[in-house]
Amino acid sequence: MPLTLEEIGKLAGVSRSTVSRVVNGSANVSEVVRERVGQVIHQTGYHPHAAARSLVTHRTRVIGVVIPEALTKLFTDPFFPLLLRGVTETCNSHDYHLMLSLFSGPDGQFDMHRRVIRSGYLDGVIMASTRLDDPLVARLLQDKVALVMVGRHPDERVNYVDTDNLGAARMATEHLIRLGHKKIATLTGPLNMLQAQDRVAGFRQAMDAHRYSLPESLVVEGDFTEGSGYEGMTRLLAVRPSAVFAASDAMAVGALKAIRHAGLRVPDDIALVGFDDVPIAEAIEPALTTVRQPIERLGSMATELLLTLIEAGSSEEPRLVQRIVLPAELIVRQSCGALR
Amino acid sequence: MPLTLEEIGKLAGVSRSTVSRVVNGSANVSEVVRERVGQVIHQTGYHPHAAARSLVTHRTRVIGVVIPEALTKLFTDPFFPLLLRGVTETCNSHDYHLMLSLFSGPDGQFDMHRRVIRSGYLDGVIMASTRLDDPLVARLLQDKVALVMVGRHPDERVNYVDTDNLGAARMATEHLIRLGHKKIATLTGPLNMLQAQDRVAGFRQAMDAHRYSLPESLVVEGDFTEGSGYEGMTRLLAVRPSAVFAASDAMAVGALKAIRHAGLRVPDDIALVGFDDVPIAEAIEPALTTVRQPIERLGSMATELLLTLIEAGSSEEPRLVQRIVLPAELIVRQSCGALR
DNA sequence: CCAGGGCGTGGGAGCGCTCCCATGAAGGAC
DNA sequence: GTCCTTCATGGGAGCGCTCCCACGCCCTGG
Repeated sequence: MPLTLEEIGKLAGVSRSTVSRVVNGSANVSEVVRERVGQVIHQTGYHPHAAARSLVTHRTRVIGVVIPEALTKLFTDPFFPLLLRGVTETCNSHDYHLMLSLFSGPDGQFDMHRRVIRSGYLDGVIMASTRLDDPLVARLLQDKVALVMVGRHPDERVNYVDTDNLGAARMATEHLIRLGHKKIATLTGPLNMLQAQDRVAGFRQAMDAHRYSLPESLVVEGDFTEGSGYEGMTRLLAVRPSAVFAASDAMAVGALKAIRHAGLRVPDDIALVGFDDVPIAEAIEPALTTVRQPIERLGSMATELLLTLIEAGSSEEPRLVQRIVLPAELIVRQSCGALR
Repeated sequence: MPLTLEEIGKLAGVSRSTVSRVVNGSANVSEVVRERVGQVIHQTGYHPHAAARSLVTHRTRVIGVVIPEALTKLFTDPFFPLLLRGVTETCNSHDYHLMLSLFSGPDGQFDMHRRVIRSGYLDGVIMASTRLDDPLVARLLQDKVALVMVGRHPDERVNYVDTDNLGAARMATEHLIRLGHKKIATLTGPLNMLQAQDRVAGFRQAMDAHRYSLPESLVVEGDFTEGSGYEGMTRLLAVRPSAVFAASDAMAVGALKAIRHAGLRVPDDIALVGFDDVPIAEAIEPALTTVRQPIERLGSMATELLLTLIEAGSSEEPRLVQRIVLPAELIVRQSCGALR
């Protein structure tokens, strides 16, 4: 049933080699033959066998997307689907395919490394939601696998694409400053995550730039979850800030609940800004002012970059390391008090 | 750099064939040799080349997940990530890999069919979120590709795994009946979708079983979106039902807004039940009573089924068509008025 | 003592493709 | 007319693996 080059050749009255030339669009095929072979290919619905091809080309036209820790967190916000959408779109248009690897534990990763990378399944890898100390990064780097990360990484050999978390946090904070708030607090993410660090850094930059004093009581660490937002806000209520920048929407929702339970109102008593723009941000009352990341673009740019690396792979070693940082967007709704 | 069987053989002082036997765990290898070869394999980190292997075995150990219409809808609810989680978990434990294909248009599908199926990339395919009339289904069936669908399909040759939408809708409706509601309405999904049909059918069954009269004014068609929920509810307000079963959480949220704008309260004036249990359901006020599908299990069972089909594939033709229907769960919160 | 049957092992063939070189026909320059 | 180039085409080799058969060893039974 599955046809081979040889059979197509027989049908078209030419050799295997000539059919191969037509399939791969190489020059040096007469117009007549090209036409004839093309017809046969079209009629039979022939398509070259991928495995046979990659056995000799050492290319699979498949890239991997690796999400090391498939935690629950990931699955309640639209980050992951949007990222994949960006990746697949670029893959589709470049005739590449996407292999998805999700892991719940570190043991799975080790397997993955052997099974997938070493077995030559993939031409390159995109890693997202990676923890700083993930050992897989080092291993991939060592194996010289084409690699692009989504979210920045300190290793200087790593190509990455990231949102400008710092700039976005500064922008959100400045928005609150511009609204006249004097005492602004922040609920941060877990500070062992680069993202979280960047967001506090942006917050601090804005505060510094406007010569706001920033006692440490106004910076409370959480872990991006609603629960930690509730708790953190409860602690912040002791110092009564007039505005709060939460490093995730989930934390902002938690903060909102804490504020309400204290008998206060958002935005009248305390203004609130979140980060992520998950669907909930728009659904709650008051709708949450927040920061929207260009997630889909992150995915497509990472892919674009990866494909460039792959295609340049055959050239000499010292290829340039690329880092792309995309701006985020402030979505102004009710919770900051700017509207109305 | 990448090692071959031959090289491992040389290092271990045996032939290519023997190494292959060790790798594939076949019998008829002496304990001594097995041990020695195993050591070499472990030390070198050797892994067989996937393409070479599948060139001869005609197996890739890769399955495809195809989502034909990567619409925005899909990306605002956690269906898709949860499904993938179920699929990958099963894939991981069976040493299979997952190739993901998302399409935004029908033209992409045609490509996909040729590029992916015919080129022998995949051993089998899982399709989800498929429209009834999707031409890809017919084509896959015709090509005798191992296929499992998530969500039922009328074609009698199709293996599928589905949630018991009918039973779940009946359960949700009966919950409202048990709470003493006499005039219960429903906001349906688009009736050209099987899911939506099943949910109305369940609603009708419950109403019939309790000999409730059901004038057509109590059944309003929507399209699963919040907007259509708002509109539909606005129309329903004319007949003033005491409870509403919405076929999606998004529609329930829309209905909630419409009810509020009419100056009425949930659940006091009108009780509300949704479907899906998206994160928003829990975040809104009052928290939404809704139906939770076993999405992750759907994914893992579909995969399990697919792998069975693949592994049985070599046997004779008339393989049994399998259909698995999993029950859903009613999550009781505030919006139905049962609590408190 | 030798025939016969395991069992462990080695090596040829071939999967479907690409790459490279050989071949032959056509064409241009002298 | 001859020689050399150019270009279209064919076919061998080999990618790394699995499958199959052949080979030699040892053990058993008559």
